This record gives sequence, C-alpha cells and structure tokens, in this order.
Amino acid sequence: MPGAPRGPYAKTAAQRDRILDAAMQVFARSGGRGASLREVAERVGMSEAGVLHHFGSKRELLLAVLDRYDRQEAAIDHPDTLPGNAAYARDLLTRGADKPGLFRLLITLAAEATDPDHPAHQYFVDRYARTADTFAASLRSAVNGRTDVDIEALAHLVIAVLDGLQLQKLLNDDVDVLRSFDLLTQALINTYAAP
Amino acid sequence: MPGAPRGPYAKTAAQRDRILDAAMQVFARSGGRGASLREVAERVGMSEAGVLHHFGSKRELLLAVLDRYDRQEAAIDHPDTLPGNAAYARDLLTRGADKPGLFRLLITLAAEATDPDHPAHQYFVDRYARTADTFAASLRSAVNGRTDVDIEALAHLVIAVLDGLQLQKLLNDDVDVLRSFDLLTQALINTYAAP
DNA sequence: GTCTATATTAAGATAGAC
DNA sequence: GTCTATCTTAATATAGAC
Repeated sequence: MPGAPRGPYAKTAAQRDRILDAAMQVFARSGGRGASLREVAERVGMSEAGVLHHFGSKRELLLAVLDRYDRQEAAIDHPDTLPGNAAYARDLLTRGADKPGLFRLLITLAAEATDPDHPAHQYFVDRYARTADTFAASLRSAVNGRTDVDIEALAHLVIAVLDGLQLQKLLNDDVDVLRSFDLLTQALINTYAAP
Repeated sequence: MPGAPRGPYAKTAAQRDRILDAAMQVFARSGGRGASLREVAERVGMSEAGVLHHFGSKRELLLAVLDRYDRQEAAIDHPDTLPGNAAYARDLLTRGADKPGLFRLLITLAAEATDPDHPAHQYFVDRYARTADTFAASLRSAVNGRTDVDIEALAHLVIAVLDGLQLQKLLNDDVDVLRSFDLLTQALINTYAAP
C-alpha cells in the first residue's frame, strides 16, 4: 500500500528516507567514490551495519539516492511552452545556486559516471538522453516550422550551458550564471525562433 | 640546467615523465579519489614505494600531473583574433573527442575539486579564472566598441558550453558536439558581434 | 633509485546476538 | 531493526636493505 505507510513498515520507510537524506549530502560533498558508509551512518545516528540493513550495499544506496531524486523531479510538472521552458531552465540555475549540494551531486556523479564501469554509468546515460528529448520537444514548438535548425543539437547546447555554468558557479560563487544564461537565450531566440 | 638533462638526473626526469603519463591515465579513468597509487605503479612497472620516491604523496602526484599539463598548454601559442579563437575553441572540442582521457581528467577533477577540501580546489579556481580572462580578451575585440554586451558573462558562457558539451560526448559518443557548438557561435556572432 | 616489508588506517561487507 | 564484532581487502605512507 504505497502512499500510506502504517504498521511496522512506517518506521522503516521513514528511516530509509533519513538515510537517503544523509547519503545525498555525503555523496554531494565527496562524490560517489569519496563518500563512505561510515559518514552516512554517523549522520543518521546509526552503525554501518544498520545502514546496510536498509540498503544492501553502497552501490544500491547510491542508486536509491538517484532514483528518489528522479521520482521527486517527475512529480513536478514541467512546462511545455517555450517561454515556460526557458523560465524553467532559468529556475534550475537559481535552484542550483540555492541548493549547491544537489547540483554538486549531479555534476560530480555525472563526471565520475563517464567511466563505463561506474555504478551509475547507465543511469546518467539514460538521464541525459531523457533530458535532451524533453528539451528538444519544447524547442521544436519555438522553432515552429523552420526545418533548417537542428533541434537536437540545440537541446544538447542548452543542457551543456546549464551544466557548465553551474560548475563554474560552484568553483566561484561570484560568477553570475543568470547573466550568461540570458545572453544565450537572447541570442538563440534572435537567431533561431520562428518569425 | 633545464632542457638538457644529462648525467645522473637524466634517468630520473625520464622516469618522472613516465610516472606522470601513467598517473594521467589512471586519474582520467577513475578521478582523483578513485585512483590508486598501486595502479599507477603497476602501469609504470614499479612498486608503490618507487613512485613515492619521485613524488612524495598522492596529492603531490596529482598536482604534478596538472602542473605538467599546464606547462604543455602554455607552450602552445593561443590565437588572439576572434575567428582564430573560435577555431581554437572548436579545436578543443575535436581534441577532446580524440583524446577523451584528457578531457575526462579535467572535467572529473573540476567537479571533484568543487569541494573546498579537495587537493586541487585552488588549482581549478585559478584555472577557470585564467581561462575566463583569456576568452574575454579575445571576445572584446569581436564586440569591438559595443558597450552593451557583458564580455565576462559571454566568456563564462562559452566556457560552459565547451565543458558541458564534452561531458555529454563522454557519456554518449553519438552526441555531435561540433554541431551544437556551431549553433552557438552563429547565434552569438549574429547577435553580439560588432557591425 | 628501486625494492621488500611493514605500519597504519579505513573501507565495504557479513554473522550473529539482542 | 539495530548493534557489536569481525573478516577481508585495499589504500597511503614509511623504514631500511640493496
């Protein structure tokens, strides 16, 4: 009975969530390889064995963190108009600045997961493909009819900007990512938007 | 006598270089945290203690790898015209595709080094600041006279695109990064270049 | 300059008591 | 469901022989 945990499972679900919260912070600070179960357990006030009772291994824990994040993201409804989507992308940047931990988690793991042997490799391959599809769909309506513009390439470009700008923001908080992003959108609209 | 190693030091310098080559590959595959001295030593056909004779610690080895890369980069002369620079940036992307290891090294470490406690944190902060200055200088001439364009923001934007596109390329080799990059340059020239 | 041997620390994981 | 205790493995680093 998902959605209404009660009985003996209620506590477990709550504990799992607390562990995921802690793990997310630890993975965000130290990446997938730098993070240790010990630190996760410490934060949650539990032994390593306790953590491993809920998640069988470090690998599983990492994937569970990403999976939960995905479910939360999927619950938000995404705009399907272009201005809505540009605003959404802009909002991503702002949220990234607000909660640097979350973005650090994603960018650090994505970079690590570039290694085909990394536990989250397939996850990130899929994730980026999905994102590119989403962005392409909304850009298609903006370009409306123009067949001379490569929508997929445009989608990859926008995603690259979001990732790259946030990386710079994390290294130097003085970088004004919104300013750079606005320069991009203006140029893109100016050049590729349907008349 | 730099540049002409001879006598008992010649072998040492050559060995240091071999170690740096191996370390670069290992760091590129596994990141700074995932990499082990054991694997570096193995590749170079030496014991861990042997490696540590040349570089006192893993941290030192990592910084030496980055330092050597910087010296090599500095030896290349960079164009100072805009078309030259756009071509240079495009070339970076091509090189990244050619030698994925090198770019993986840079992007993975940059993401890790977002953590202020990471050994290479300061290195990457400085590196990005320097790169932004370089790009800004060449963009300034392109915008020639226009005062309504934020050159620094433009520089951060271009760097973001280079990083972000290569990250996607590493996750999925089918992504056509040059196509996306060309969409960017066309839009930027179209919108911000001096008449 | 390189090796073997070892100290030290820490990690991930399992077994079994409570 | 959580803990203590333990196994196993592996990492960085040092000491000292050759």
